[in-house]
Amino acid sequence: MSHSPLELRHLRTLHALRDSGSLSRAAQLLNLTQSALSHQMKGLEDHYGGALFERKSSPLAFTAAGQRLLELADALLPLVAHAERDVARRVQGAAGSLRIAVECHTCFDWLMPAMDALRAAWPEVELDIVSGFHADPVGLLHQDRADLAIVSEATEGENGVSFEPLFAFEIVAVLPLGHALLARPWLAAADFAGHTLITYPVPDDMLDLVRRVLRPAGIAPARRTTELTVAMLQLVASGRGLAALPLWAVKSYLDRGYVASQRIGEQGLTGELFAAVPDRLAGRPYVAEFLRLMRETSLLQLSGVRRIV
Amino acid sequence: MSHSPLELRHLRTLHALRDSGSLSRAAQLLNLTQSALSHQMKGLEDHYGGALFERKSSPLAFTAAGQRLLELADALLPLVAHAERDVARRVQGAAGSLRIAVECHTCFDWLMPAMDALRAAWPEVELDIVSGFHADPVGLLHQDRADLAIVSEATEGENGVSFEPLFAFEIVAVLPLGHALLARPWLAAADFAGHTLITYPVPDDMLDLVRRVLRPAGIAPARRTTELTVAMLQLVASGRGLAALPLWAVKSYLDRGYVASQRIGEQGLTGELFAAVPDRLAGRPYVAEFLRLMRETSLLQLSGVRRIV
DNA sequence: GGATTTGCATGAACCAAATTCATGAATGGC
DNA sequence: GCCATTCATGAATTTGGTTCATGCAAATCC
Repeated sequence: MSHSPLELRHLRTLHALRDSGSLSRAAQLLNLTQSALSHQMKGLEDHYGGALFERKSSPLAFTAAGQRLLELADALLPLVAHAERDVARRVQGAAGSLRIAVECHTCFDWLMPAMDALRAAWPEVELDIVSGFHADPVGLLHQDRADLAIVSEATEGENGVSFEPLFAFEIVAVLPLGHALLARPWLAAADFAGHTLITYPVPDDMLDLVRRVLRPAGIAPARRTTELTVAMLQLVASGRGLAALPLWAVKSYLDRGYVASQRIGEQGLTGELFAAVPDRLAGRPYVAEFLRLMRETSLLQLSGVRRIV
Repeated sequence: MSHSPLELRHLRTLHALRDSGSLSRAAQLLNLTQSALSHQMKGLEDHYGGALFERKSSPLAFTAAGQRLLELADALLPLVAHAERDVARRVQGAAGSLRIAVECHTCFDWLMPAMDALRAAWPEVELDIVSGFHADPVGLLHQDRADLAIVSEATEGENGVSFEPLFAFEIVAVLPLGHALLARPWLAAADFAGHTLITYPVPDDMLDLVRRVLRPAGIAPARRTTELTVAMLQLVASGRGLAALPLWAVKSYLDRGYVASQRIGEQGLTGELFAAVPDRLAGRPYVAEFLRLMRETSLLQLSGVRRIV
């Protein structure tokens, strides 16, 4: 097998492994496959000639050797993060700035914690949200009016912009309790006909339900818009219409029995989010760190969120 | 270019870079090519978007950013070394042992310092030299009577043993001052005919001069053997014959004008040393560390020693 | 008690990164 | 000027890390 010496990569994996308690979840944190981590850890284990953790328990338990390496990770990774900050400061003189363009209303739920975490780690990076919603967030990157855009589709081949996968999640239909459609195993496009669809006030292109389900089926239900998620749910609960929202955004309302949810399509409707980054910024340490933080906070804090495959 | 994040490999390179003062010497310390290090550092530099050191000066000077990374290396590498020791101890329970078989008399000059350094870093590893000289040191590995053998030829394809290159050096002919052969630009095999050859008391196979120069030419000069290098040089100085020794082993005597030296063959005769390691031990941290130490002490302390290409 | 789901391992295929190879340009000594 | 040394560079190559496609084992569900 591989006889590679210890690298920081291994320590980052061990760290994620403890945070998440399982190989597959750790893989999502690191934006790798479970297989990759299995191989990687096996490589490290037969580099040292012994096991680093027990896989038979959940959350998995580290051996003495594994714990020692975790100690090392705990000691090293903060030093590395700190040094990278210092290096960046010395190389580029002044602080960098990171203007973020967001097209998705619900994103603030996880974006704010991620931004807070970045502020803590990189105080000198000036963080901003480009105010207002824009039809073409990627365009803002080209005009140098933003440095990073959160988008729901990776339009590959864009000239100077690359798309970094953030996470995937299920979009569910939200219905009032006891609604007739809840009897179905799942909802087809046709089931939305005749109901009012409650959405955020954004172009159709930005609504996954419209773009990927209703429009292909030629269905255009009545619409009603509002800015706030709570307001949407209130309208649904009072029987004024249906909504389609990320599962994690409505999870707490579902648990409290305020509204009900239903799968869209036989396999469910999966939404995805990407960060669009101009090449001039790609790989900048604080940008890489922010990508990591966005993945981490969303995967750890939102329910039913998974890695984009 | 490559946008790989910082890894320990980079820190090890920076460390070697400071120790040696130049890319090419650092490459030898790490057993890599100069080109590899040039690419590696370029990669790191455009990861951070700025230079890490000035290449125009000797020894090369680090920029502020480079110095900060060196600080990081200084903080991290000892922690890593220490942790690896602990892990090895926890994994294999008791201490490891390292029994070294040596076929070359002069090797003790650099082997002892390397062993001392390993003892300092891995106190619990039991270090031994397998006493006496053996016709087939690699055989000792198979019989599990030794864990590592220093040999002058890498006989690839050996079943369970791999050969790690240590270093290369020039073997020169040693002659009394004012000897007639010193007038030649270099010595051919025929020039040894009619002279007594003074060697260590070992089989012909282990003498590079015999194996690679004299025997192919069908020349078998008279022989006289002795155990000690000084004794050999004394015999040479007093006109009893010629010897062939590593340049670094006789360098101090040459500098003091005690004997003279002459190149063997038009291109000189290059000797090489390898460490033969059984697969069961390959990659063990303390073995890897010992390989590193042997390369380091020899390259830094012996003159005219270079990496095996 | 099947049946389904979840988590990990494994080997092959694939792909990217790291290294080497071959070479050229620049520098410093003699 | 010429030789030796050092580093950079681009292409070829090797290495090894990741993914893909599976299988298996253990837990969870009707």
